[in-house]
Amino acid sequence: MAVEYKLTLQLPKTDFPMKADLPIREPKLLEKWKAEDLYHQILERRKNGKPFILHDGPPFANGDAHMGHALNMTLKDMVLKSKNMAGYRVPFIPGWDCHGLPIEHKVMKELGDLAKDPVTIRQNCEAYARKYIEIQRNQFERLGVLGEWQKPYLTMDPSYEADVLRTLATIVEKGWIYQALRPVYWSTGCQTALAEAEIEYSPKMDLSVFAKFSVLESSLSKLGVSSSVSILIWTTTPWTLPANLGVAAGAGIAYGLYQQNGEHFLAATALAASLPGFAAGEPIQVLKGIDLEGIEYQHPFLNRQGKVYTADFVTTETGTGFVHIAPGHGRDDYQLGQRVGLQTLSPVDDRGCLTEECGVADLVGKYVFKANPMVRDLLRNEGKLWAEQEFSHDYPHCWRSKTPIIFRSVSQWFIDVNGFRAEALDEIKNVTWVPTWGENRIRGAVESRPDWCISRQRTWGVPLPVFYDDRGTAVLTAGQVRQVADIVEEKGTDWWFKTEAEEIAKTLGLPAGLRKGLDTIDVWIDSGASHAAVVKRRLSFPADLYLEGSDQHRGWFQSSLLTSVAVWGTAPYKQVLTNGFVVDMDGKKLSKSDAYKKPTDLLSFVNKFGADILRLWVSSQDYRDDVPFSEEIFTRVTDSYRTVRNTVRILLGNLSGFNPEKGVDRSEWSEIDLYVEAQLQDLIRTVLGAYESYEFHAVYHAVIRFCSVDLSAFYVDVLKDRMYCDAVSGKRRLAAQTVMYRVLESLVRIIAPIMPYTAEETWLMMGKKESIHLQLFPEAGEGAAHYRDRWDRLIQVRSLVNEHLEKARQQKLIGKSLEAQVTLRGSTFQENDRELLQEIFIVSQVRLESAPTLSVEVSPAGGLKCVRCWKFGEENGKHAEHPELCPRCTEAVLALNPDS
RNA sequence: GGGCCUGUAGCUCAGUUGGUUAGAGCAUGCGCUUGAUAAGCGCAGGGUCACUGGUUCGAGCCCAGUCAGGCCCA
Repeated sequence: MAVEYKLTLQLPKTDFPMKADLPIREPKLLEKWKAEDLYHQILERRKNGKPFILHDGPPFANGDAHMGHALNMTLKDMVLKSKNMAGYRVPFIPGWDCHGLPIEHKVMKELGDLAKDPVTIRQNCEAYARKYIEIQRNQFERLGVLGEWQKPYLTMDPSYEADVLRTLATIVEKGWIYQALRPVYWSTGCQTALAEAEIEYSPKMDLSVFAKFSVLESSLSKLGVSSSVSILIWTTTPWTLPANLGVAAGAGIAYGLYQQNGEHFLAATALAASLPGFAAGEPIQVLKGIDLEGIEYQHPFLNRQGKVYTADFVTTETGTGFVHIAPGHGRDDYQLGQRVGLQTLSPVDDRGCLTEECGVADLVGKYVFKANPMVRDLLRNEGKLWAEQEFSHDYPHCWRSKTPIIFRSVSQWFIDVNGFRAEALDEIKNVTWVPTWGENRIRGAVESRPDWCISRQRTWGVPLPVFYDDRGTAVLTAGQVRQVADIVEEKGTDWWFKTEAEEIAKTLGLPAGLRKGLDTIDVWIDSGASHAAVVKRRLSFPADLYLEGSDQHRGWFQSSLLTSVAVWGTAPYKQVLTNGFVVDMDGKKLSKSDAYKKPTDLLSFVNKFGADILRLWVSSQDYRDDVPFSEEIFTRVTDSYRTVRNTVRILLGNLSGFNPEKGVDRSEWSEIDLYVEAQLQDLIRTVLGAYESYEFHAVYHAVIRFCSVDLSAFYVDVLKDRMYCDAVSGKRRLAAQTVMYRVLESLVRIIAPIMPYTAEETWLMMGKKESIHLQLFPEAGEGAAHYRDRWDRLIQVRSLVNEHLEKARQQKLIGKSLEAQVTLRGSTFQENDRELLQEIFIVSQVRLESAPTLSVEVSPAGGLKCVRCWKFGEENGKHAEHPELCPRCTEAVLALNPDS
């Protein structure tokens, strides 16, 4: 009998599967979106909307997308999708950074000795970049990111390169470009400058010397001695001594004046005793480095005088406490030289051989490492050699030719940042930085940055279109750069590399006999100029938002700001949002983590969990800080996903057979319906606000809480009786369906930016014809504030009743709550609240009694159990034909079979 | 070494201008249900608010220092 009655129930029914199978289901939806060209459909739908421009920072076209990319790209897409649903027109043009050393490096390794011709190298680099663009494009699309994937911007597109050159032209025009000598790592084997990434350290034997620099007589008085004194210096690169232009001492370091074998010499007190051949004992006098400043000395073998300067890079770890300064051959040396106005002397040619400028005829043409013993001999002959030592150290070598590298000055091009630094700092104030400390960060970077070295002795990049005459004088004008830009726009930058200098010069109307420069432009100019090549050309300037990792304050945010201020006089963005880095559970970066030795690539996680899980993970985190990543966190997120999915599923199940057009008017809703609908409005308000301020984790928490607390544990649970047992088209049941439909419609829209696939799956399951992503967010109506007092009391008393039901359950007095009768004493509720209370307690009977204090009593429900709805009641079983049913179920069953 | 930032239950997050016994969801444990069932419901346990010191009648919140971690420099 009971089995038959079960068939008269309206149990939830849906084809929406409990098991998500995201790795299988998502690709099918993605195919559908692509086939429908959903992205352009959305743009068309929003064509009258206010534009919102999120400008994509180009990732480097190298390697697979990893969790860091996943974090950033997902955040971008959540911004895009939420802005779209808020009614904005949101074009998105993804981009890639294509030029640069890492790719050139990889290609050179693959090519080996074939890597001679620039054009060959460049073609291989391009192929390499295109390969990874294709890979990353598929990986990003798989995340559910919608955008102009078929027409992304590539920094190697000729049109892009042309705009990089035009940006440069404007800076040339404003006079903010200059050329200067600066020391760089130089491979004598490859005859090229190297970047740090191209250097390998390996052990090398070298000759080090201790040399005596005689203090000039004019300076002796400073030391308070009359006889001759030498400053002792130690160097591991004797060949740089011909380029010596000064000596550095540490301002706070103590130096002793010692006497040995009738000679006076100066050395740091902390090091003197460890000097080879030291036998002087205690110093005659001790001076601070600061007191030695300005002392002049005679170069040991050249007719040249130098001075002592103080510098903070001097230490007393090794040597003598004095550092010989050759501004053309060391970074510290160069900076000191710049500070005190020394020449950048670098008497070494491309092959690493000393030039005439070195001032010693015998050394000219000698390879620097061969010159070391010769310099030692020179010192000895001049009586300036204190000691020599063979020693082994880790020394930088060229990754390719394996020859030891040297520091050598070559001519480089710089942007004079001081020309517009103040303007840039002003513009920083006009930008909204999220989090706010980003402003300090970039201000610090812009304030402290030296002039921008934009030339690279590389091949894979945009050429610096400069010419040199036979005296080495540079020819670089804005007009010439613009002409090159126009040609490059048509022919690409290979043109510069494969065309003879003479022909280019002729084309540009320059005189004959010029040599073309072979430097490329720093890739930070490439990507930094995207405001010109992309935002201005294809979007709308300035962009509303840039969103990248916090390392970009010194990187792309800065290069974009500087080039934009230099060219347009304004910042390229209105707002800048940053995300932290992906770290492991202990807060350590993944590369240092024990748990994640290997890079965690995006696709393996998407294929294992699904894009929506990955995205839900992103949304669950406060990305402004570092974002922890672990299996456990993913498991937790998967649990949350199930909460949402099952909630959606039960709503769909309860809506089986519901026609939304035949919903019930609000005036007929029950108090519970009204309350839940009002809770929904509160949720919508909270969520829209959170999206507005990009606080996706607030959306996540609000949605999960709503699903599990308001819907699953309350509304859906309480309404089971109504949904399953009431007559199919009873008013109460239809009212509930009306509310559930509205809740679901809103809920799906709200989660769509975070879980685009699951939202779409649900939306289509609701019978909707067009994509969820074409929809707008729901508008927040009146919330639950006006129910607040009453419902606070209802929820509170429900919780109290649950405690007592649990106690009764532990005492085996009842099993499920419908087996109970609840007596509520001393509450403020009235007789006409009884039915509501019984419903929300999910019990069979509620009795209200007055009493001075609030108390709850639970007892087994009285009367017969209705076999259909399982509720107990004294009125049950009164109907002759249905002696096991309650009156309500009798009515419901009779309504099904009017004939019987 | 310097600049910027972070540290609240196992996990993810709340925590108003300092003000009762620091909250939520998930996870865990125990029970119920078997009409959301590879589901659902209830109850319970769980925190030295990184640490130390200070200001205050009162500090998770303000100040100083320490430790741990991150990004960027050197």
